[in-house]
Amino acid sequence: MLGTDFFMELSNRGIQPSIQRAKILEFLWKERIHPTADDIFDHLHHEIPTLSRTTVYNTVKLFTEHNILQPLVIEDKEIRYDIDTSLHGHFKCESCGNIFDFKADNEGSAGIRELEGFQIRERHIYFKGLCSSCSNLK
Amino acid sequence: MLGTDFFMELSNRGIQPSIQRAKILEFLWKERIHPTADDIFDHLHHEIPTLSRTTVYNTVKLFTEHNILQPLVIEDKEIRYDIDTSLHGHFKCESCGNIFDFKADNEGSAGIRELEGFQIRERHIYFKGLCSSCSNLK
DNA sequence: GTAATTATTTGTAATGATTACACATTTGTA
DNA sequence: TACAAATGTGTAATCATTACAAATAATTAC
Repeated sequence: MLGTDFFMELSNRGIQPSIQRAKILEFLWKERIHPTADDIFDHLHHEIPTLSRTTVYNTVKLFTEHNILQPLVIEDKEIRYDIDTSLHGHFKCESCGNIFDFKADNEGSAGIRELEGFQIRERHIYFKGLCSSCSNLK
Repeated sequence: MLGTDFFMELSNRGIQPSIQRAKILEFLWKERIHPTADDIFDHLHHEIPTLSRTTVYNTVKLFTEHNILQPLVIEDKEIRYDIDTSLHGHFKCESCGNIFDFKADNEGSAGIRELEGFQIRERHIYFKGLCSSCSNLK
């Protein structure tokens, strides 16, 4: 997905393109900040003054169904969206609120005795604490 | 914490005991079902007809501050509470909704290059999918 | 190319778990 | 027993998300 043809990219993924969808995809792709639906709205409604919050919610739902996005539930009352759908961990800094990705050695399902016979569909790993910048400020 | 003296147990943990607090602790201790605040309320308001939802919310907050409970954020719109505050994983079955504990080999903070200099305060691991019972029903 | 059909977007209203708050009740203490 | 502090209660507010119906845009059939 290089360049700026997010329209094309949507088509390729079997999604009917629209300006709203392309802009939302572009934002997610370029700024990899695990935004909430509201973050997306706040950022784009200058560019698309008619944009509706509902459209953002509809779109992230659509993208999630097409596996373009992975919803992150770390805090109650905010769903964040990660355009990297691969398995990795997330660290949320309790001070600055930023989210950092980290490689999670996926021990996988194998070896977990309690989950024998279970079908695992999603794996989530998240840590909380202070990022290094915020640690140093203390 | 054996027997039924949850009053005593609260005192030992530096919490002023009350009937409400003792009953909530008892419920959490005996039924290890990772309930929501509402689950706790639903179960106890027969026994304590005057029980208020707010009391349940206040109490789980208090218990959390005293490290008696660990809040689990797995789905948006529901905070569940686990009386086992040790590090372990949670599996939520998407069919029956039950939550299962599993041992999570804590690779710990060590070895995660991206988190060097970070202060990790909480680790959460949760999976979703179908438990073995629900898998077999298909 | 135009009309008809379908998909997408929009704005407002509803939802529902959690929190705020003010008042009532209970408990501990002098 | 009386007073002060802590705890519990019920109602109202909050706020992210969802439901829904009307408006707009895009696609298809002719």
